[in-house]
Amino acid sequence: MARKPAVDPLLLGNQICFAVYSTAHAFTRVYKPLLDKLGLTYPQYLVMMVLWERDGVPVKDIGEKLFLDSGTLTPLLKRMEAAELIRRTRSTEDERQVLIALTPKGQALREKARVVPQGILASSACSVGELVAMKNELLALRDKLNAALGE
Amino acid sequence: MARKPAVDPLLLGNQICFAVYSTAHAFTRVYKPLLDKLGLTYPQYLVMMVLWERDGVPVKDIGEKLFLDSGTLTPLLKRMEAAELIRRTRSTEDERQVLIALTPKGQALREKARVVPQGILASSACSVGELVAMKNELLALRDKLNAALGE
DNA sequence: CGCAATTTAATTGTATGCAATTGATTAGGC
DNA sequence: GCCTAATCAATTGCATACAATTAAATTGCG
Repeated sequence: MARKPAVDPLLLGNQICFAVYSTAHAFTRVYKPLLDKLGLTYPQYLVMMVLWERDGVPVKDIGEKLFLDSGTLTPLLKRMEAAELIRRTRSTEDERQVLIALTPKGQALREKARVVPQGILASSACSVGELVAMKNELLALRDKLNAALGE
Repeated sequence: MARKPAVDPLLLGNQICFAVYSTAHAFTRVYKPLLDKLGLTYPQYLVMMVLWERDGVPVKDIGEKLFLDSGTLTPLLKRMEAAELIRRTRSTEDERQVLIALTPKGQALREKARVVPQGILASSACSVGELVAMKNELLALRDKLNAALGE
């Protein structure tokens, strides 16, 4: 009885992680020309989406939503403040917190950003249904990976 | 007739790219303790996998397989050379190329690396079949995104 | 109340990533 | 064969990421 040859798990082409990793980079490259028009990097765009959804939140909340820590966010937010997209102010209620709020310029950028998702969808050459299904599978995987970290 | 409310494409939770992006980071965190034992970072582990599959390749080939350019690879490979995992030598046939070859230490590391994929599989809490299916969908998406860049 | 433990940002140091440029080498057209 | 164009790695500059530490503020427990 011939057995199927075992697939070498150390081959690059067999690794789910590399598939995720290289797809993330491909997305970054596709986003770049679209975000250049807005003057944003991709992580900055993520911060803007958090703020467009809910304005005036502490750094910690942004970090939890994006899975980033203050070591990444502090300098990133300072650059966004220098670009006059956001304001950083110490909370008066809890002076440990720094609240991030959109400037009028930051709010206005939302309108210019509306075309971005369409551009991405076009480049993906996928149906919305396929993308939604893949997105949900990925989020489930991500949450299982993060859950495994806490053990 | 009530219409289904349009899903806002600017919401973080609706974006396939953020799902990919945050899953990539989750993988990095899961890999970290496993790769620390090998003295590798995740990108360095990717380079090792390329070399374990085919030794003595030019920097360009590694870059094409990993979608990384010399700006990333040159310093990364220098660190790996300092760690005595690889050697960097100018090709005599084409002196523009630098060939990357494993040292005995780099070759030996492959044995220690065999346990890594199992650890990842365990943390993913998924079946191999699910992961393979997701991997193939991601690679197809990645290739379509990269194809869209060339237009 | 008093003080130790916790929380929150900021800081420091190391390692990617990538755009743009440079320098050396090779290939190709005529 | 010559000279321009293309190729390849290295370099420079900027922007993430993250571990580890620090500093300030708050919580909570006795």
